[in-house]
Amino acid sequence: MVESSEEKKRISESTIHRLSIYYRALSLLEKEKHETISSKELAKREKLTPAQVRKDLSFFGSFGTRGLGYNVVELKQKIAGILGINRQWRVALIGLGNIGSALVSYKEFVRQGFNIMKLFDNDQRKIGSNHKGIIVSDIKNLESELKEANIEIVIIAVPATVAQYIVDNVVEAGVKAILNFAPINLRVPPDVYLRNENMSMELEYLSFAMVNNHTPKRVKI
Amino acid sequence: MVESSEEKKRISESTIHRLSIYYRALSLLEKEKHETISSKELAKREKLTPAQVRKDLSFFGSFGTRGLGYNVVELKQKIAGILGINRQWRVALIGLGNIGSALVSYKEFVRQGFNIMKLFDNDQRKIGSNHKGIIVSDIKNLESELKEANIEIVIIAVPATVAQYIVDNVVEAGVKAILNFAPINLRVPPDVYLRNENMSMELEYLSFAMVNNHTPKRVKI
DNA sequence: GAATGTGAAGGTTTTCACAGCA
DNA sequence: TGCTGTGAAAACCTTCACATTC
Repeated sequence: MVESSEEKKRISESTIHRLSIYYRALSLLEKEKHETISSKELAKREKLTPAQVRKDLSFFGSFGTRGLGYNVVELKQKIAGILGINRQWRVALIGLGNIGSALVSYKEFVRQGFNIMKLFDNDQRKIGSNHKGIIVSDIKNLESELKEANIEIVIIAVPATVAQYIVDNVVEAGVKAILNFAPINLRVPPDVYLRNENMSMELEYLSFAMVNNHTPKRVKI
Repeated sequence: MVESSEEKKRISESTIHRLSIYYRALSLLEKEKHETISSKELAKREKLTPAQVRKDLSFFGSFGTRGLGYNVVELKQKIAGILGINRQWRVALIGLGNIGSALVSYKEFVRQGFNIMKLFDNDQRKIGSNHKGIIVSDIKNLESELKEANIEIVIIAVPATVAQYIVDNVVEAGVKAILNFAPINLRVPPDVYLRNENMSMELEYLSFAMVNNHTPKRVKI
């Protein structure tokens, strides 16, 4: 059987993460009133190589002008389109402990179109209270309220011990994308996207680097 | 000039991150009273491959027993040693906004030996107040107090606009490891380790995955 | 002249597959 | 027999270098 005519290309996680980086850099450049930017300059700003920048972008099209570079506003919009952040996403956050409470007020999310519409907790003192304009819902009503509010992305900020149970319910409600802050490896069906945010990991990397005298990509052992 | 007799091996970032994952898995296994674990089982738990687990560990030594697997407690301790989390680290946190405040109470840090000893802010209402047993210091005294307290790692949780200025001071104080939560690319000298924690990035990945119907490592474009 | 877009080369990381050991 | 440890192969990612375009 022949592959369909739709082009298939492997896009690496690294490329996607760098697109996020380019997007942020371009936002800054826009504020600084730069009209165009070359791959060389952009690379320098973000400690990458010009070839890397051009290659990453080339997976998705030809956005530049030879001899000139990339139009800042235009490229920013193109990347927003690729990343899917040129639209609004309906997000729910579960767990209003330390991390959860901080995330409700995290302006970077809203700025990129990730709008927290629903909050859930199991603590009676929190349920019904108003957090940044959102009334906290009882976790007992999770499934029905997620469906009702058409939530597309769920952020998990509950203790590791209950995270799997909560996630099972979230999946049951038909949500296809989960960002997990609990330090545990969650099981989800193959059609659900799951990403983990592990804040200790980067500290452990620093610790490793210091103990081992790590020079990037090379270590004495 | 001949390379010194000390073995040099390239250890990838991915390997180090996976060591963090193994460590967490082993902590859980220890609680569950498992005495030994095979690379196969460990890989299955963390959605990796057995060969990957064995290769990662092999960079640092031979910790297993053929036919049997790895001793859970022993391997956990070995990895702690490799990552440098078999000791206590003296950490300072700068910026007591939403994120900073959440991190002060983040138990996962303490559990791994990252002890927040100092807090800094520029808000007069916060300076002098008590956060989880720590008196908040004035950012004005940053350099002297970092030195005085022998801080080894600094966590930056200030707005992006002032982050570079703060980091320059942190570097000046002789700190060699920085974990940055501000969404900006910071400049540090080559002998200072800097890691970034960008919480929007994973949401952007989810967004990308949904918009592009991304199947791991392969995307239709 | 300046900078993109891109095959090809070069490196790095992962997986394979099997010898070797408990 | 069961599972580790590891060279070798395969897959993947980054960099090079240059033809191409403005």
